[in-house]
Amino acid sequence: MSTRFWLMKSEPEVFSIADLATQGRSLWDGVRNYQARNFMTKDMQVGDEILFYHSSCEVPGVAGRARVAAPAQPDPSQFDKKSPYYEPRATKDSPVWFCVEVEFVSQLPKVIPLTLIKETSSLKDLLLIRPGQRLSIQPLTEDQFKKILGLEKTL
DNA sequence: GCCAACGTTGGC
DNA sequence: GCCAACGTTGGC
Repeated sequence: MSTRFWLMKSEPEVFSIADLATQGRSLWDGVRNYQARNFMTKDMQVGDEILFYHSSCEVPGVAGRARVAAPAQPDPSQFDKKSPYYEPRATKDSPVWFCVEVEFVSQLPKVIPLTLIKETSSLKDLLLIRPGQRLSIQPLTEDQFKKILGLEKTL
């Protein structure tokens, strides 16, 4: 089975790589976009490599690494009426939203900033840096995954 | 806080 | 099924 590569965005004020380091594992709940959901339910496999991206913060960029720890399961937050992620259409028999579980791999000593990724010509095809690209889960090629992590030594 | 880009909703 | 209005994302 070939291991594959993803970039997953999170606002660090909501859930950061440090939070994942503390918890060890976490459900990647709250995804409410069909394309992102379909990546989790159809394409992700246990063991896939993840770049953990911090968005909407002082230094947006790749903050660490994680790995898919468990396949997609119904997102519990859709059943919680008090949650901002509550989904009235969802029932236990027919859930609408799903989430994989991820496990902590490492926290980078310094965030690899989006600005640096944008300056790297060999990464110009990266989905992340396409204007208006808001998808919170994006597939990466192995080459892109390695190139982004390789930027760490230039910081 | 602004705003462009994008996704979703809902009237028709 | 169209499309205008609205809400969200996320960099700056």
